[in-house]
Amino acid sequence: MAVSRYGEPLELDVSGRAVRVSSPERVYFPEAGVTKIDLVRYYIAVADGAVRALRQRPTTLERWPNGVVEGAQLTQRDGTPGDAFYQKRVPRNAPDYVQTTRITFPSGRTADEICVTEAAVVAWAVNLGTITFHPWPVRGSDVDHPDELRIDLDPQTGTGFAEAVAVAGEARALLGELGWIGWPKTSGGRGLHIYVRIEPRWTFTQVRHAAIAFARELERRRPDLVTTSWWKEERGAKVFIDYNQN
DNA sequence: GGCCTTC
DNA sequence: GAAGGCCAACGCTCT
DNA sequence: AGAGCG
Ligand SMILES: [Mn+2]
Ligand SMILES: [Mn+2]
Repeated sequence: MAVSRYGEPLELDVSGRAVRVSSPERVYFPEAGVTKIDLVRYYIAVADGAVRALRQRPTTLERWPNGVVEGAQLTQRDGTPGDAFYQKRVPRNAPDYVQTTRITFPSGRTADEICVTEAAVVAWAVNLGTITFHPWPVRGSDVDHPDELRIDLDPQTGTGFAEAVAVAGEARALLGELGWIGWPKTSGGRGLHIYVRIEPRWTFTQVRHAAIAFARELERRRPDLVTTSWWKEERGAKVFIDYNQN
């Protein structure tokens, strides 16, 4: 009876790829009454945008295969087991349309990471319980040189989307002074990302340094609105610019 | 969630 | 067929 | 090195 409780597996046609969905009736978001198949169909509905954000980027999966239910938590950094986890390496036996890219970490370790190329890859990952995709700021063709500088605006307690938008306005002014173009998108429940397309010409370290400088300048201009303090305790009710995202 | 082993 | 075990991330920052 | 953070 283990299978029928969550429904029999389905097979969806996603742009010509057959994608299996197990436990389609399993409730992933109890409060909203959203099931796993609902989530898969949602991601297929927004696949154009999702694939545009992920295309050819090595991508870490954030998987919640038991759903985002009361009490569920991510596996802790210290190894305390949880219900959810990040996954960098492509699982064995992934379908042949799932491309991978070999990443070398600063430590020298390597990983074959999922490289999203089409909607079916998104649907396949969601079937694994993926709720959130975390793309690297690089493309598979050059994994050592970011093609994107990211300005990550994280509203802290006491602030929200409106404050993030206000900081984005400040960022826009500074971007304009530099002759750069920023592309905003929502991120998480109330945050924003601003992506700046760059030539894949600089190292991670160089891009991070640019992002830090940018963030510190915004903090200098609007200390009432912006913080770049790494320590939560020192941030206050401001928008944290997380330069470490780069 | 998927795979493997064991009962 | 059912049930249980195991696996599924990484690095940077600051003191 | 160890704790704190994404
Ligand atoms: Mn963020
Ligand atoms: Mn962040």
